[in-house]
Amino acid sequence: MLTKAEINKIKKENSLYSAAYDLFTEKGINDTAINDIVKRAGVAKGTFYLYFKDKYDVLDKIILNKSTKVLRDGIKATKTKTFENFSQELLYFIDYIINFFEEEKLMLKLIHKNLSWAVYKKARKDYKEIDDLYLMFENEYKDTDMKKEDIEKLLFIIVDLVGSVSYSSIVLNEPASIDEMKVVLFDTIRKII
Amino acid sequence: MLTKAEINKIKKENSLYSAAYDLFTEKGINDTAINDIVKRAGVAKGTFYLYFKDKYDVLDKIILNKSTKVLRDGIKATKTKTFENFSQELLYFIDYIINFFEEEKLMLKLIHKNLSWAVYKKARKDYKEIDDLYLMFENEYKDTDMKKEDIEKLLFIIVDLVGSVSYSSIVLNEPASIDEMKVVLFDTIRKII
Amino acid sequence: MLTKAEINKIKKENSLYSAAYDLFTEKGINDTAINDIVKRAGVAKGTFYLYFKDKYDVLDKIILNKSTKVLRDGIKATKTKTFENFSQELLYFIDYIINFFEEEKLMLKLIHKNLSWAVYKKARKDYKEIDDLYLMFENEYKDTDMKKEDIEKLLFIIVDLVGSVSYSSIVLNEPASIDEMKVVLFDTIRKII
Amino acid sequence: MLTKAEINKIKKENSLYSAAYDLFTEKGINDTAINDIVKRAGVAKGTFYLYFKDKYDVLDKIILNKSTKVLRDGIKATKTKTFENFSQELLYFIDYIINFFEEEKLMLKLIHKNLSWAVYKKARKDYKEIDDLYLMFENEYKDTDMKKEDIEKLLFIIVDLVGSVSYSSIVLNEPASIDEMKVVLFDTIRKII
DNA sequence: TATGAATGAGAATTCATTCAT
DNA sequence: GATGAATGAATTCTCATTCAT
Repeated sequence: MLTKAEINKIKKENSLYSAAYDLFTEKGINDTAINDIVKRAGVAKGTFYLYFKDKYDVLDKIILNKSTKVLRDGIKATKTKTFENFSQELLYFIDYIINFFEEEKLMLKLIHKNLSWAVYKKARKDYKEIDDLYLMFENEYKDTDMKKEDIEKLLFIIVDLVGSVSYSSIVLNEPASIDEMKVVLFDTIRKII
Repeated sequence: MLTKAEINKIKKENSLYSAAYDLFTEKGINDTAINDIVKRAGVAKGTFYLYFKDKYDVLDKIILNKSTKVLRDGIKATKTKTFENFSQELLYFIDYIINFFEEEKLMLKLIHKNLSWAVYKKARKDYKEIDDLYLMFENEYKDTDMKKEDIEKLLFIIVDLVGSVSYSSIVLNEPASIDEMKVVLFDTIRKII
Repeated sequence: MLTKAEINKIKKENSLYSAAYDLFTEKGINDTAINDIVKRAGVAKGTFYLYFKDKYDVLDKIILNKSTKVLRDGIKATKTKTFENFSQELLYFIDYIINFFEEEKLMLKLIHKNLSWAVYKKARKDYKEIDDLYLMFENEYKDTDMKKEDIEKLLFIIVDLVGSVSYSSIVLNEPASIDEMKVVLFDTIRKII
Repeated sequence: MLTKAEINKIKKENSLYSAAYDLFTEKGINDTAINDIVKRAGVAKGTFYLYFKDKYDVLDKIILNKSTKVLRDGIKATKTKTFENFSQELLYFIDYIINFFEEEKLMLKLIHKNLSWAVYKKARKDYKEIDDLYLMFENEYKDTDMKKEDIEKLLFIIVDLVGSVSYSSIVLNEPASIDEMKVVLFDTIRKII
């Protein structure tokens, strides 16, 4: 059981997280000062440094948390459905992620510029269901002459492509809206896999 | 003919450009101060403001210059060769760009994080050969039932994919070296076009 | 007999003392925070204030303890030997102290900058053998026309001189190594007494 | 000729120097903040960093300036007098220095704790008259069998002794007032040289 | 006694921008 | 056009001290 003090500690940390997240998405990372974060969190300045090394430390942790959550939610949603084939299943999953980011434009903006393959790897290590997604993908190619490493590279390319195109179209509306881009993007992915 | 004063003016502007470029790539944009730039350029602080609005003003201009130059060089090199088909030609061009960035890792780092489709559009408007590249691509699909806008979207997807994968593999070495990634990347592009 | 609680109390105090001493000598007084001390001592922050007023309170106590110990050790070692005359005895004692500080360079650094005659006086009041050293020195001059107060001043001058020269040569290696300085220093002292 | 701007620049630097000196002697180094210095100097905070790296940078420069000045003044005053022998001359010089510090107790306090042989060496290199003092001292021993290095060591010992005793008696009044200590100190120096 | 989370004043440092020369 | 000293608001980070548990 948690003591009152422990509960309070967790509360403070959480309010720092969400204050930082809100400010990063609202004003951008460069324009957010530690001062802004603690003020919004309703916490003393020193408290920030009890939990984080600096601004980029919170950022890294937020990126990891948020992107892991999105992946897990997408996987969960996909698992509740049944599909005729793998292609359909993968596209459903991608569609889920894109729809999510359409709703959470600012999160996409924040995450994308700071995401790296290392984050995915960590997420895969920490959460069984994320690893399962990868294994499923790998399984799909087991009867081809594709090497294991190349399968991973292909997955990376798809992930990168979806991320990149989503970012441009959702955040910048370039070269077209995400709904218009989706048609071509899905078509492209179908060709790739 | 240029007067001595005019030549001096251009010299100053150029040294500001190259000082800024060097520092942005060496230390990153955030960690480069106007002070650093003028010091390296051997110019007074006030002089900076005679030529640029602020740090991001130089940055934008550098991005535009450098990326336009890369594109034009790639196109020029491609034009001197002959190819059996369009696929081969496009891949030669992409290969040229990737090889260039392998040599200029820091430039890739700088450009990628700050590039947008708007830059390509501007480059296409300003330089005939860049527009020609696009028209050639468009021409390739004229006999299919693909709409004109979708062709542009496809090109965007390819550009984005190449940029994204190059950045990860060249700058971060993730998920593999660019030489390893190239095999899968080129294979993917062949499937797409 | 001490209860477990009392033993634990003494243990905590001691670990605070030695943590503070280590840090003061390693990083200097200015750069040592209470936080550093309690962390190294393996004790909670609040505990520090149960035993000491502040950083300088520990420092004062450490200075007194360490310098008293050095004096007493030197006296003890000198007492086990026999000497032809007082001059030889005094120089043996001084040599002992210098050798000790050569081994404990950092302690010398810490003590010297913070030592005052007041500390010697306190040590003389608290420990009979230290007082004896003074009396022996005084006794040496009883047949001269030197006034009692002047004898004390002379002793002070010698102590100050030895401390000052040891500090420069051992800690700063200026103007020469302690081994080189010793020759001139001992010669000087012989002339003084 | 100096322009108005250059005169102003020197004025600012000087007001920073004297503000720092005043505060260091009044409140001590630890208790003086950069903020205090610039406020008293009537200058913006940033201006401090135009001239000094940090608090200890000003301190070092003050120490060097002030102690060089004292030495030069003492030498100048000594040169205007004639003496029967070297011993008298040296003691006159030492007396001058001690009297000066009696008037400038706080300067002594500041200088002493932060002075090192390195400062004397630098002063000797920069000012002919200070070097002359040393040469005169050396000359005094040219007919003895004393080695050149040992003469320097002897001088060091005297300097150190005078500095150390002055500090204790003037600043701390320990073990007696400077007037009382002088008798024994001068007697001691006469024995040494 | 002992703990350690929380505080918030305060210290150091940076830096874009101005402006008199 | 060019200079570079001066500014001071803004920002980061530290740390002694308190106090509820």
